[in-house]
Amino acid sequence: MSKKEDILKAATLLFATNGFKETSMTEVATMTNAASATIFYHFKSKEALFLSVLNSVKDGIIEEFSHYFDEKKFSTGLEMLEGTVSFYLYLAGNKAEWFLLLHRYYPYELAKKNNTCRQSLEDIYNCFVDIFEKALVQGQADGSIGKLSQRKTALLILSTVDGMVRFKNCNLYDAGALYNELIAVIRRIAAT
Amino acid sequence: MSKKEDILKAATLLFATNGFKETSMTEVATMTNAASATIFYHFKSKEALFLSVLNSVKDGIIEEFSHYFDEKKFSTGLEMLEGTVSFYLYLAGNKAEWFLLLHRYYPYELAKKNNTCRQSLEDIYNCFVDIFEKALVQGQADGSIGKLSQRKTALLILSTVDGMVRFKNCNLYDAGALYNELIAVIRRIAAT
DNA sequence: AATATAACTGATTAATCAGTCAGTATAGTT
DNA sequence: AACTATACTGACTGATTAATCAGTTATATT
Repeated sequence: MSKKEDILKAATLLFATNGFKETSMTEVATMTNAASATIFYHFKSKEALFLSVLNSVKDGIIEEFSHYFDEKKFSTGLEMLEGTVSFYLYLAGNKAEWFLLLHRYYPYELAKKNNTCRQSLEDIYNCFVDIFEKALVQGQADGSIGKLSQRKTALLILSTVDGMVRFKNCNLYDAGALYNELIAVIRRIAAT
Repeated sequence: MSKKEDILKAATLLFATNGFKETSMTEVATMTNAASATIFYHFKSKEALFLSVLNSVKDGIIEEFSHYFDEKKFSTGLEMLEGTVSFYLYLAGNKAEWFLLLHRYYPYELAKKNNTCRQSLEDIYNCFVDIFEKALVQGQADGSIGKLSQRKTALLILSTVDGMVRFKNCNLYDAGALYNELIAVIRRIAAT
């Protein structure tokens, strides 16, 4: 792995676990056994480093979901919906840094004044909502899911699942302990 | 209003809109027409100021919900559930600073090492979950809500509503535009 | 009016941090 | 070997920041 990739990885972890302002370029440098000037050689500013981090997280998320749906095939829309929820929770555990980063406020603040940031965030959330929506559309077509507003319900399901992950990341409640009830709620929402 | 209250109010707004690290004591001082040393006279440190802010937010939230349920009476648990959801959304708009503060990561980070902080957050979230739970219990008793795990479903409903508010605060999606679908989803979850 | 307590402030300090720059090491090409 | 481009670094700077403290002003109390 190149030094630049090293820096990106370390920065992802530090921005996710400590926050943007709370992470110093010196910390990133120390973690990668580099001089702090090296970071500025590869990334023109701290903000630019953050944008690269967010972009790589975006790529990672899209790739992970893409792989999952390449391998897995579902016979009904409801099955796909439940599978997506499960995979979302799995990913939130397996790639905790990504979701920690997305559950901080900084990215959304930066998005207000930076279009690259805005675009990365939109790509990420569209990826999520699109998949939930697709499951709902398929489910309505095959009769496994009842009549409801597809896009908006997709958003609400994302809101529920993501809210649970946030609760877990904030040490408020354990997402795992709620898994069965979450699936039960999803089935009630999808009920015909 | 006393200067100390002035400072608390200004700090609430600044911590909520800009974050803890991103807010300087000088800013708080400027906003309240005081010298920065005055802030340190009333609050022994920046962290102590934050703890006071969080505690006052806790008091505010508990008082607001207490008032609402004093005035409003519900004939069924389902009505109470819908009323609570509506009031939560109303409050998130009317006291946006409170929810912005709670949607930042800093409070939960501080809670890891500070028990006062932990306690305030627990009080706030217990207040939310308790009310949703009470509505579910009542609804099951009066037959307006189906059989489900009360505490865990209460948590999931909070997760959905709070997730929506967070999406709005992050400028991702508009909570208002989802109101009708949210109520529809709540009814599906509560269905007998 | 005298005294005491609380509220407030200007000036300062020590530390931290993003970013710069002049220069060195490394690797690839001819 | 000479040349070039890329990768990397140590030393520095200017700005910002939380916190301190000695001292001043305002408010009550006697």
